[in-house]
Amino acid sequence: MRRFPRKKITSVERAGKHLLIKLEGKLCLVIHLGMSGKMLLLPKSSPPPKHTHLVIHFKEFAEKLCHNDPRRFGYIHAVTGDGLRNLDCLLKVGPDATQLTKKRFDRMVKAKHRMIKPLLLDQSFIAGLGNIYSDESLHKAKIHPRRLSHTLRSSQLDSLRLAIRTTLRQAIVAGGSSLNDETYLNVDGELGRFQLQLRVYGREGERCFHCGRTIRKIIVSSRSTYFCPRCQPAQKR
DNA sequence: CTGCCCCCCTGTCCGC
DNA sequence: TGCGGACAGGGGGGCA
Repeated sequence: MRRFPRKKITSVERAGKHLLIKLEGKLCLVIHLGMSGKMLLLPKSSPPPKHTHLVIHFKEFAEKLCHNDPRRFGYIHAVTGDGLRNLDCLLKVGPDATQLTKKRFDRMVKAKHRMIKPLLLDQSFIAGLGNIYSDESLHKAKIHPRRLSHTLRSSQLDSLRLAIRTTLRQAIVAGGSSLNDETYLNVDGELGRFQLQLRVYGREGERCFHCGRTIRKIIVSSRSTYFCPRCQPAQKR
């Protein structure tokens, strides 16, 4: 990793699942946390934890910011000048999941002939949704994860769009989802609380809070997928 | 275009 | 107590 000494951070932004730390002089760090990545503020004096790949030192704070990622599925790009606008991983970022308009979402989804869950996970289609929040959104909207996108009615698409927005908003308020292995921690090293509100994700064999039916787990496009067979029935054919 | 399979990597958990 | 296998919040690539 190159060194960018004595640069002031001018802004911190987000593009889908990418974190953008912009520095003076058209420098930018583009960070993706992958599955196990964390950004942790730690005391200057403490040794960086195992699997720390980048440390940002601050002149005026008592902490340093450590990027930690045991599985190394994440990455960091350091770009200069026009590099940011040409960065391949950013060019592929679709419209943000929290900013979807009814008109556009309808048009986008109906134009595809794909199962809805993998479509929601496709970051070039919609940016920001991962496995947990896709399942939660589909349950909230009462849509089966294998439902084909072009067969969804407009009313269902509106339910889904709002379910996505609500799910993400609630998850953010709750500080994110820290599952059993506590891989997710916020920048202060604290656990999230949204795992306590999950309605389907990770609840195989437990009862649906809405109808009481047993939550099932299936594999959809090689991702674990949780849903309620009664609330989210498969499409009749 | 879409789905399916494999890969990347480390840590944890479960059954034997 | 050890050991092998399955699995995990993501994403990319090859192939049918």
